[in-house]
Amino acid sequence: MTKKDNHVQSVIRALEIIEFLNEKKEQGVTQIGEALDLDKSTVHRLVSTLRYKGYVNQNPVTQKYSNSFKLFEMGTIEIDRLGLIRRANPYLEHLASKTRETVNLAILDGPRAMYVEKIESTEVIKADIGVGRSYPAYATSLGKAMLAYTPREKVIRLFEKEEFTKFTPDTIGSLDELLAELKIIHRRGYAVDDQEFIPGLACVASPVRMGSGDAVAALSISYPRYRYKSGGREELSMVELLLEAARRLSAEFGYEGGVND
Amino acid sequence: MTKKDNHVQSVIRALEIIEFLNEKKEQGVTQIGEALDLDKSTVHRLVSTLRYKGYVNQNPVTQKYSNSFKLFEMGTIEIDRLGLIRRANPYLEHLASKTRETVNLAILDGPRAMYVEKIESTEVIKADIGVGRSYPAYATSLGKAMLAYTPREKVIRLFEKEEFTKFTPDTIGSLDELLAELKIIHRRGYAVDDQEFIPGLACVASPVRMGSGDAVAALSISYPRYRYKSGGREELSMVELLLEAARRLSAEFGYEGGVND
DNA sequence: TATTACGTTTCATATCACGAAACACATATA
DNA sequence: TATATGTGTTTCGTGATATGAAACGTAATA
Repeated sequence: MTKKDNHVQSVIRALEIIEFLNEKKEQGVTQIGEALDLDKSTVHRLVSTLRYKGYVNQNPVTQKYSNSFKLFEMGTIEIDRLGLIRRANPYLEHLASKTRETVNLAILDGPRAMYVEKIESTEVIKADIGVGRSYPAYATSLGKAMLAYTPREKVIRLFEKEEFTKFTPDTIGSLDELLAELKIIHRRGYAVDDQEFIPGLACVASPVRMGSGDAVAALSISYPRYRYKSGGREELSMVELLLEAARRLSAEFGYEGGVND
Repeated sequence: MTKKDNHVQSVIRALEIIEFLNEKKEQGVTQIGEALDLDKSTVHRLVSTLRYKGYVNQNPVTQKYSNSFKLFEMGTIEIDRLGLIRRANPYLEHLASKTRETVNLAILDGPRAMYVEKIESTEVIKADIGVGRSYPAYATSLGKAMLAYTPREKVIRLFEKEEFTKFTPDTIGSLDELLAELKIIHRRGYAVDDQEFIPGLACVASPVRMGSGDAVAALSISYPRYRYKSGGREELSMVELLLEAARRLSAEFGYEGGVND
């Protein structure tokens, strides 16, 4: 399109149909065609190919199309690969029962932190971020924890073209600021998000590291800011629990060093 | 291929590459080409299209390709649609804490029961079936519970072409047998799987019903058979809890009738 | 240095995807 | 009841576009 890339037109169109169905739900070929500026017949041919491969279903009464659950099935297989969730679960359970707050597990997906598992707080007022969603790594404690244990050149490459959005007044606003913060996190062993992404929400996070020392994932505890004083005794004791869990889980992934590399 | 279907070749090939990467992990264009019987250059063109759309990543050092987490992201959006997991979670929590056994939530995906959420038992010996996996509905309590509240014609249509695999001696072996069992389940309000799928594993399941009376999902409790006597007092009291949870969750989905339609 | 293996790019060829138009079947409108 | 308008589907002639052999670039190996 923009350049002389030799991409396959029909494949791009097919994927755009899947993406369109993923945000709308049931859509007819005409509607899809209007949205993506394609002829009805072209849409029909592509959609019928997707149905043949099991990616979309056709509602027998409305004749409209929607995505199947194949994406979900394949997506979870992709995440399962490392056995991350399976191995992390005992630690998540432990943190959840000790702190009574929401605990999360995330991985790095390019410049974003993707939440792959959580256990919700039992409190009425609680943090709740959906599994499968991803957010800019620089704005979350999970993301910063992982970036702090990622080679500096890779961090620079990931963010040199990214915009830094100010979600709140305290959101990190530039690459330089991020790199400075990562140094602090690396020395300390955990990252803090004090209302940098969502007003009122605070988190602490620590990396899960593999043999090389780099992060494969991160664990976090998130809670409403008002419940604990920032840097207070209660918060620090949660950090203790978190560091211990992250340390033990890292050992399962072959990391043998200490917190300070 | 087999018929004179007008499916789009390049789209089929692209999807097969995604599926191939989904079961292997990192693969090079040559390997992919050998596996799918395509020329290197064709694979490269398709893979570069998939990368352009964000479905695959290229490892900068090995230059090999792997699937990104976009599938996971899209898959969870698909499942989130009904808000099923969000609404079901409190009931799952409640059942888990009362019974201390593994509790599951599944939906019907064609003729298969797909597990979309679970809470694991705290016992050392426990049932554990992975989220995102699906299994033949006739062989699981969750599947049977949903089928019992699905129009009979639809059940027949789903299974008339399916093979019935005998996973254990007690697995349902034919459509007639299945239809007879569904009648019993419908009258009773819950389904039982007594080692019909995995030797030593027992489950009870009850449907989550919507306004029409049909099932949208099902809840189950699963446990090692040896722990409770089949049909004994303990098992029946778990069934009581299960039925109550399913009844209340069904009410959230607009079902107002009783257990007997 | 030669060799091998890999991902990538090029390019002539014809296959294969394209979309206008016709079709079948609804449901709405006069 | 006849007509119009809306679906999804099928057909088919055209040429844009996906194809794969071969050449290329690069890196690791012998």
